[in-house]
Amino acid sequence: MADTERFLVADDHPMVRDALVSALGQVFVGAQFTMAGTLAQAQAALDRQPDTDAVLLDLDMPGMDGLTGLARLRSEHPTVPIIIVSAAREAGVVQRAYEFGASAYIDKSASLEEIAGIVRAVLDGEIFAPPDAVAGDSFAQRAAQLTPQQWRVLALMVQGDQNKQIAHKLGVGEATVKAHVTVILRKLGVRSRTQAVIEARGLALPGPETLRQ
Amino acid sequence: MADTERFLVADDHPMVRDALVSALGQVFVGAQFTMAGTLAQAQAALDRQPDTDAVLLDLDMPGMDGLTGLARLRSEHPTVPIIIVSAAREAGVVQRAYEFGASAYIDKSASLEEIAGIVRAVLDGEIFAPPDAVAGDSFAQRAAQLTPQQWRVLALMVQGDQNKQIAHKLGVGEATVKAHVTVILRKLGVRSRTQAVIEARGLALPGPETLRQ
DNA sequence: TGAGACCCCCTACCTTAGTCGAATATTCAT
DNA sequence: ATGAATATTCGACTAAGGTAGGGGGTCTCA
Repeated sequence: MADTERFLVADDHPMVRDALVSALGQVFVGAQFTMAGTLAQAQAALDRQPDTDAVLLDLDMPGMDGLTGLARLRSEHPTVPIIIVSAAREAGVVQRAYEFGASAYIDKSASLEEIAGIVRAVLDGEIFAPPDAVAGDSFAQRAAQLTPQQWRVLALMVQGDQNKQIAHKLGVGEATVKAHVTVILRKLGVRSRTQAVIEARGLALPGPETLRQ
Repeated sequence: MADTERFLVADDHPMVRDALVSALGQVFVGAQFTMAGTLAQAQAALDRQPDTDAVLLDLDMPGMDGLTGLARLRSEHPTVPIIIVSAAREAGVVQRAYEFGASAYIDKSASLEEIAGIVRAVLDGEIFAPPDAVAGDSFAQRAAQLTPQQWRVLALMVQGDQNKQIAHKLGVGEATVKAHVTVILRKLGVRSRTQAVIEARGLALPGPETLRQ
């Protein structure tokens, strides 16, 4: 199977799809490409051709629901390497993508040469477990250490309530709320209420950015 | 001004950027193109060439924070038409983009011919105010009253910076930042920094849920 | 019965956030 | 150019956020 590679390119943007195909076509001469614009199409394509060599998968595709789609593809076709192509630069997303079994992660801002190189490496079996990746300190992990009461406080913080209002709603003193907030900030590894709220809301919505500094 | 159009193409993906430029280059022969990969670069380019005919702006670019970046560009260069090029399909985003002064909205899945046609229409002044059925006091409407400096402050607030850091980054005193924050809170109709950040981030991520447990 | 974890409450103190009034630039229409 | 309106800036003051340390109550597990 030297020069008959079979790729599945799953991305809902025709521009991106064509660019990826043309880039890979120059490196992998004679390769076969299948297109998919939705998760359903990608699944159907894999069902038809289970011997696909690699999938280039966009995370922001209809039906994906973030990383959920990746997990579903993996569970039904565990042997096919999946290469994530995404615009998200967020470290958490990358890490979780690996946790869900992605073989590589390509930023959309990468050059076409880089992309081809990564794909080649995956086909050669070079990239599997990323160097560090696993078991880092994700926000979700840190947040799991909160006690029930601290979760309630955080939930109200996220709604924009201030300590006095939180104290009233929970039926405790404001000093108590402050104590909880202090612990929450420490457990989350942030330095202000605003940062805690930003990260907590980012948990629900796998949005574009996070940034610390 | 027949054949000397000046475009600013702001997108962090080289692939998309090149595709846009080559598409427009065939229709607008002899046009000048400036590239930008970040919001800061786009702003610098507009500062250098305020007579740019149109900006093609990607919403998912570093430093944009969703629609925040659009609002900042508009507030500093109100006369330059901005054409949004985005992958987001949500209707809410499109509408708010218009509320913030975008001249047109192009989905990335549009064909290159469509794109060129829309750009042509904008240059001809055909597309300006979309059926500006603004009505109710949306957050976007309130936010549009912010001055350029206030936008800069808000953008840093949204990243979790505190007043001291904002002051340093903008090269002003902390007291000044506090004064700006006060005005921002009043214009936005909120009572605390946290609430302002929550609403401003809702601009970027129009997600439905909030995950409570 | 003790050790440990969670929760609640408090005082005292420091840091950050936010308000008010006012002075100095900048913009803009006339 | 000139006066009005607004932006930007700042210092001083008040309010809220956050920390350190202590005390006490409940529950669980060994």
